[in-house]
Amino acid sequence: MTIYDISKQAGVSIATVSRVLNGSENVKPKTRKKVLDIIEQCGYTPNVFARGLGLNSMKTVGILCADSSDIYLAKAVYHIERNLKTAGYHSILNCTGYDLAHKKEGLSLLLNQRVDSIIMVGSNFISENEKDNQYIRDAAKQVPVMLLNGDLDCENVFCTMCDDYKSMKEVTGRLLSQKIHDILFLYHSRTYSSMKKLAGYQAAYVSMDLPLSKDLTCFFNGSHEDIDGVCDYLCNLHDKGLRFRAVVAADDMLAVGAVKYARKMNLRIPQDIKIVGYNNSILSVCSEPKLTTVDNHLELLCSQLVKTCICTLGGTSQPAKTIFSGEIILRESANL
Amino acid sequence: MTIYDISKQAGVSIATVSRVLNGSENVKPKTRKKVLDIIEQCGYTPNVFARGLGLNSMKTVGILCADSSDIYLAKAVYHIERNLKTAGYHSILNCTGYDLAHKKEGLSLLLNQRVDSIIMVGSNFISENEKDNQYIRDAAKQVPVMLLNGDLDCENVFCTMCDDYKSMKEVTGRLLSQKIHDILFLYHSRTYSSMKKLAGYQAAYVSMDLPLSKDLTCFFNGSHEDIDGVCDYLCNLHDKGLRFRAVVAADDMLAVGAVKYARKMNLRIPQDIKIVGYNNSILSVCSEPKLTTVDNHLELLCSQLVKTCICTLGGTSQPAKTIFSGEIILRESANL
DNA sequence: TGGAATTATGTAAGCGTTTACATTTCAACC
DNA sequence: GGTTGAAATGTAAACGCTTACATAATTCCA
Repeated sequence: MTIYDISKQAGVSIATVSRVLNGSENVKPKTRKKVLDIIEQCGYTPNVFARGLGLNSMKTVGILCADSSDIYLAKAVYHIERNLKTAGYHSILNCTGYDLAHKKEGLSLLLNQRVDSIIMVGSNFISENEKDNQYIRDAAKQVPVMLLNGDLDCENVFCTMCDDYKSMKEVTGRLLSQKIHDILFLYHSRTYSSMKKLAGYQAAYVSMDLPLSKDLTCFFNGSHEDIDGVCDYLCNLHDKGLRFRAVVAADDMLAVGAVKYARKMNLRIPQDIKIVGYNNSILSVCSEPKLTTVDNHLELLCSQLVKTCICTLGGTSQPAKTIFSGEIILRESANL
Repeated sequence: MTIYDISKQAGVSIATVSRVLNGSENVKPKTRKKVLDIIEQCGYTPNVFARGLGLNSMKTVGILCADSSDIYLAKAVYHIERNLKTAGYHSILNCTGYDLAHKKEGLSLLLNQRVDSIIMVGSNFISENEKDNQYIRDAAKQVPVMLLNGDLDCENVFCTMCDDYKSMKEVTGRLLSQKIHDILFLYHSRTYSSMKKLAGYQAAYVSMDLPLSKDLTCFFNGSHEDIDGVCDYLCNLHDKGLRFRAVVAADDMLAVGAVKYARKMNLRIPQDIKIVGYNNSILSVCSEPKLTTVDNHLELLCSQLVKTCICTLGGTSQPAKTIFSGEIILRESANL
């Protein structure tokens, strides 16, 4: 069943059928109706491959994501896909894992698939090491690239992010104001986003003229789901003599690890130790006590990102960066 | 840059280039090398649209998922995508939500996209009401359909699932053996999988000749993330006089809700109340106490499902059903 | 060394659209 | 009724591959 069959049955040329299919203006209403009826009646659907070949596009966007099973990234992918679908685009998902080689590989698979645009979900796609961002710049020469929670100055790269620096500075500042000066900053990966959080944490100290201790900036080197590992890690630090009365974590999983640590050490939360998570994921309400955390309005970010993507594809020029503010969600693990 | 450019530069015909590209046997090694060198040198990549048009396939599989932000489904999507990629296939993701109309719509979008196969992730795609499964049967007339945790007898539909009936019967049976006869079964959606779990729960009572109370089969009607809602729901049941010394839940989120309920009611876990989750998600270790739960080897299921998919596409006949057994993970919320 | 069998390569016809350009139709006006 | 310009429709050439079939080159053996 092709456009020829339809054209024959409707007694018109294939061009007219094509015009009807593509909603061209210059078709007599009567003709349009006739064609549409036949199409309906035959259950004809255009061949997307042929259309892709003709238009050099299949209205498809590539979603690159290190690990779509991560709670936060999964939510992002979900919202992005839904927004793209609403705009009439398909989503090709490619989960790369966290190492550079696989990210490059995933990216080139998507580009070979001739997607109209690339969306990189998660700040882990951009690196502190500028050289390691070259692959993004290269991709941007072919298609517009959207970064969720990443920042890169480059033609044809569009960034949508939340101001993690600001949120973390605010959280840390509030704790400092409560005369809690020994705040442990717990992070997990050296992503753009983590680094911004760290910078915010440090800025809070600096702006209050308080000394920063390097020992309190702690990097957990383990899986994204290893709550027990985080707990052990903190116990270990404790054993080595490190003391702290608050933990600000780069994500909720780390914060839950801290909660487990506190329970193990018989510390009362929040009296003896305050714990703040990040992302306002389901973990923050699963936790006991529930986590005070930061919500960065992921759904909003995603809808903005897709809007930018679609407008760019439509030829409307878009701002290179859109920055949203997070919101502190007060729960039981810290009274800020 | 097309196959013509390459053929010209290599001094061969486009057919030969095509053969090299597709790994055909009948190419002289010397010729192959020459072509490959030129391709490499030019950085040529074949146009997938044209290839798709020629082959009527773009090596793409459609993944249909109600909600890929759900912890469990997200993991499934992740593993499926990775396995598909390894097999050389692309994944188009389509998140439909839970109502039938949107599922049908998502499915037809994927079919119009001419995917080679459809994978339905999650038992929510099949319904108790046989009529509502017709759309799957229709799809199966076009492409092979893979069901993860769903069961449907139909030509060209392949099911990969875990034996939830068995696992739930085992869990319930162990509790009954401990003389705990007032076990609340808590579920969340009337999916195939939930119904199997319920059947297993009931079977355990029956096989031990114990009376079943209808009141103890409880349906929570709320969002997939609403832990507090579950807690309230159970408190409400308690207020209405319902008593139970154990909860077996259809997923970990529900179980965490039960944990919250227990804490609110000052019930000790597991002394006063035993709680069993399902899925062995991160929630089960985030919870305090950690959940005893059922692991159904999702990664294995997914890899098997994709294997079945790829083999089917490759023309090798495959078993219509593959059933795995779950594993009970003992943690703190119940000593089984 | 000739010729059959085998292997390698080339030619050209699809695949099903879109769209520039050509042609026809038609309403409006003189 | 003839002219004109706009609107509607048609024709045919891309788009860049794959592949059946035709042809050329090579191998093998009598």
